[in-house]
Amino acid sequence: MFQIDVMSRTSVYEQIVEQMEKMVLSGILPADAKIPSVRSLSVSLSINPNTIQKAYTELDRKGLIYSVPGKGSYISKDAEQILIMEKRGEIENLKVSMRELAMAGISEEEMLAAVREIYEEYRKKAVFATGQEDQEEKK
Amino acid sequence: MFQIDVMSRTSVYEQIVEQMEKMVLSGILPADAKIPSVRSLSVSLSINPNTIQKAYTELDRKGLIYSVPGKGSYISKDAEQILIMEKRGEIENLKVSMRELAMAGISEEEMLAAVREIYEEYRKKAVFATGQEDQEEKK
Amino acid sequence: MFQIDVMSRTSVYEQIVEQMEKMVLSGILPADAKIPSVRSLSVSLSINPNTIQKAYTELDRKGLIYSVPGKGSYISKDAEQILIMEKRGEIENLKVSMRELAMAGISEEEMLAAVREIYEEYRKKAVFATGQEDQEEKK
Amino acid sequence: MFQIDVMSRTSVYEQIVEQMEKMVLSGILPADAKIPSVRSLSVSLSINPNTIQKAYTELDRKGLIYSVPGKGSYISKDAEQILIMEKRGEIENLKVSMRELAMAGISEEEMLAAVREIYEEYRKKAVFATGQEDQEEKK
DNA sequence: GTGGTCTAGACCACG
DNA sequence: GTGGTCTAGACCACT
Repeated sequence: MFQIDVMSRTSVYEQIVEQMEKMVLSGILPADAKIPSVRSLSVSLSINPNTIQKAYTELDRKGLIYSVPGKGSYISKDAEQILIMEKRGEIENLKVSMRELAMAGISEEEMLAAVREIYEEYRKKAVFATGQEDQEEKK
Repeated sequence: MFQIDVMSRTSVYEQIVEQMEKMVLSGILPADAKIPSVRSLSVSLSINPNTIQKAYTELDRKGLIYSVPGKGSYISKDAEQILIMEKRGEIENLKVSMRELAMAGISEEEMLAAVREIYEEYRKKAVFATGQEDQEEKK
Repeated sequence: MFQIDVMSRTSVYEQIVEQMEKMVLSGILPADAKIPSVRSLSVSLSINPNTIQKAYTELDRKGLIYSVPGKGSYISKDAEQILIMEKRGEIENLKVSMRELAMAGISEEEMLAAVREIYEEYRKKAVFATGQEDQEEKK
Repeated sequence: MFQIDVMSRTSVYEQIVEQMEKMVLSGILPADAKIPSVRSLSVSLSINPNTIQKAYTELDRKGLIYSVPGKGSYISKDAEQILIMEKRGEIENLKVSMRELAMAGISEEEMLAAVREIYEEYRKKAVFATGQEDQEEKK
């Protein structure tokens, strides 16, 4: 479920946070879905429970999950919406990166091609998600 | 010359490296240009000399500057080319970011508009740089 | 009858205790009133019987309810008096909170207005309770 | 400097956070004041460094302090303002407590007297703070 | 020396 | 079993 690289420059707990966020955005983890317990994830990833706890605390703080002591942790109702808002604000970061690449001589055509490639690739994946959207309608 | 933010999450020495790289790419620092000595930069930024030294060591390691003992440090001949190659490799990072934004519902039109905006803005600035280098004509 | 929020930071059994206490103070549950059995409350709130039991044990310990084996649980005679005493002791806690707000620049006028607002609002509600008890006249 | 009660129901790291907040609101810790290092506070309070770290992380997250790795931690510029806003929002919590006390038979006169007592006591303390406000003017 | 992260092992209250 | 907190001890990058 999670792919952790302990040698990465980004810390382990951040990797967990990021991957959980991706699962929410991709629809793998819908609202109120139960996520693995701190202990179970700890053993399955061979990572100390405290590190998992730190990741979950961060996710809770951001309002993406809610943890019920004695019961477990769950995806919050507006987790997806929060992430969408957050990502929308990150367009500015993207622009900063693009400016640097422009300065390094990457042409506009090259950049536009990259964008189109991404969305082409994304549209193909979206076909699989269609079935999930039907599940949404049932609720 | 340098703008250092000690409260930033990126370390001070990395900020120096990044800003030096930007000056090279933007043509402010051409090949063989003399850069400030460790000592003078240390006092003008009120930053520990060890931190400046670490930045210069990193720049040297990447082949962007060379030091002449007793004289000072200078931008190396291939500095610009090295950075261009490095940035070219960073297109992949950009794509990763774009995929995340696509997943968060940012439309292709919005993304393409952002790219065009960057280059429009860049072309205006490039007018000033024309005298220094003909990078713009190569495209 | 009870409103339980599993996402709340206060534990489920504490929420039950608090709401039961409020019902006693507001006169909804007078002395010797029968309260729901552990089992029935468990199913109606879909909460683990152990949790309900814990709440009832706590209420019993404080002398607010008494249980007749084989019959059920009832509000004790001194329940209201016990709670009044307990709340009276909590004035000190309130003062601590008020000191913090004073330190944060909340003016005396603002605070006095809040108090008056509370009692104004309370007097209106008290009209409905008049038939049940003459608590209001005692003041 | 800090008074920690390990037997308290509120966790150690929260006690540190709360007391730090009080010191900011009372003017003991002005903007940019250096606060004790994680390690030094750890030894002076005989509390594990991780616990102190957790408190500092929380304070950083709230924007009350900023931590510079390798240098130390400092009170942020708008720490006081953030706390004032936070406390202002807590008036509602106070009202909830007051409603409970009203329900328990605490009279309006008693409550108003408590408020006046708090502010009387607060005005006396304010005399000492006057000298500190003069220091503010120098900046 | 400083903040930040991680592991290992333990305890608690809660369900 | 669950989440939450704490201790003890360690490593890392940075100043």
